[in-house]
Amino acid sequence: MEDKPPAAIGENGWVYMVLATGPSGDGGAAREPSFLLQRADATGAPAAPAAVVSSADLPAAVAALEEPSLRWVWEGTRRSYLPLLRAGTTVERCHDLSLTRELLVLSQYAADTGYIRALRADSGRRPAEQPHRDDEQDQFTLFDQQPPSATIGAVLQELQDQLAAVAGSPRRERLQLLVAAESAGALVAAEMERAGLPWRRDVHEEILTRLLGPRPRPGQRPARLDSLARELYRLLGVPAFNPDSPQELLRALHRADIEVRSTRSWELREHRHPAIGPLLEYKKLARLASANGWEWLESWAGEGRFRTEYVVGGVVTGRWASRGGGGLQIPQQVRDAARADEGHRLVVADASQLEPRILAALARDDALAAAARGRDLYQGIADVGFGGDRAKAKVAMLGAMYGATTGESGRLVPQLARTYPRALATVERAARAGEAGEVVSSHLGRGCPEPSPAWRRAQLSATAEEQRRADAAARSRGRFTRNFIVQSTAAEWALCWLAEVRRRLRASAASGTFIGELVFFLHDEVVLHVRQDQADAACALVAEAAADATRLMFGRIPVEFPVSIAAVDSYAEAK
DNA sequence: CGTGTCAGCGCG
DNA sequence: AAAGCGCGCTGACACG
Repeated sequence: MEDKPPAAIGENGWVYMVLATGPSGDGGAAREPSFLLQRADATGAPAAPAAVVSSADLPAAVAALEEPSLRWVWEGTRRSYLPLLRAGTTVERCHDLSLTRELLVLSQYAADTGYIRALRADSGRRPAEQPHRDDEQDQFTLFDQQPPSATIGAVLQELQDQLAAVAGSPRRERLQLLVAAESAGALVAAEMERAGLPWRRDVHEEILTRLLGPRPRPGQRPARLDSLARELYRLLGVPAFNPDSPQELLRALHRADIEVRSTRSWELREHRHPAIGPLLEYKKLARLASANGWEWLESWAGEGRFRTEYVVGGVVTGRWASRGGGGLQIPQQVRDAARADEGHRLVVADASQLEPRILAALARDDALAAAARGRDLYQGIADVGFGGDRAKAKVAMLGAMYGATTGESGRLVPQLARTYPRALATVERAARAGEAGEVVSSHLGRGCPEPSPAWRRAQLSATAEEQRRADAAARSRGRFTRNFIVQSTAAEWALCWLAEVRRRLRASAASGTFIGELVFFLHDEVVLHVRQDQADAACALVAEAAADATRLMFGRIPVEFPVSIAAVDSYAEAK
């Protein structure tokens, strides 16, 4: 069944080059740190004497050793690779020890080795997260990212242990691909952080001024918000209050006989009162001013590029998180400020309805695959079972993947189950497993976390009230695991896509045609900044990479994963 | 004074 | 139209 061609980013036969901190570390010495470069074979066994290189010489040494069949091995990609990038050195592939460790500790596909058992025993005792160090360090200390005690021997040993845990896996191909894709993603993340999303300060400022008025003095409310606030006082018939305070706002609404339980926009929208319109506008604009206003612009995008730190594997499902600037939450309101440079274009591509297509592939649901054959999966579903009502079909599908139980969404799910029993059975099975305290897995073997000891204890509780709460917690975990199998596999598809886009961009550059670079990634969407005369080539490349991702993940299956691709000047023009 | 939590809302 | 998954960030607010 799995007659896949060799997995381009997950295949065998690599040699490794370990980059570790050198022997200088005697603790706080003022000496320039040095580094060890140790070649190792496909099992991680050392294959040559280690070379010692100074920090200043490292980028050149890495560039000189780089070759197509080599994976660079380091503890953390961002810390090791960003300084190399700043020096103009890139590498084709790597093996990120830290990311691989996090994958293996939760993966049901990892071989049952001593290393894996020790990791799991340790993760029970380990505090959840090491505190994040703000890096205002210089280049030298940025290189110095290994744990102080990690000798080259220990790093080599862990590499061997990780490779053995993958090689001995009952699903070796899948796990290999997952490990390779995760590390490839880490390279992309560092490169995108360095590149940044092209950002026009003047365009952003024009948007802010148009919507909010001129930039206010620090601590002052923008003019437009100020006038909306005064209008609210008048319409609600209450003296001045702070609309930014949920408590004060709630009290003001109640005094005007608007009986809301919260100040959420969706609840406000259900009421008819002259103040509701201006209040919703106030909330929208206040959000813009605080989250993506002038201060945000100066802090994160002032120099012509928006830069955020991507946290690879930062979400349990394998999605990326971000740190700084709300990197993955750029609102539509300001996306027009993301503009291609002169002589360039942005190529914006997103995978259409990725998650339901992933579900079709996971469940081998031929009926759902058939509905997915067209460009618009939801319309395909609607035409079969929902009288052509696309909105209903979409709500039903999302409800099935999220575990909706009430409302219209919950009501429509059974209708979906009649047409796509295999797909629904797949998410139901994941939900039941989660409720029972079991773990579930993505297609390539990313495991979801175990329930906490407190969760397990609560399931055995005695009193009726405790039992009720435990049942609610069980259902909550069921919704999590139900969604996990879909979201995590979708994240894997996107990671393979991203890695293939990068591989093709590099191959093209190596053969003399520089097309452009990846500059942004958002779960199921990529943005490239490309030379204007290469825009068509870039679009084709992105489409081919999507086909590669599907083949890498699932081999030959009847499910299509179309991507919509546009070459534009402004990010706002796309979709 | 700083730190942690909550409400709310942005993104997928 | 509804409130089901995953995140990060802000201002308000409570607390030490």
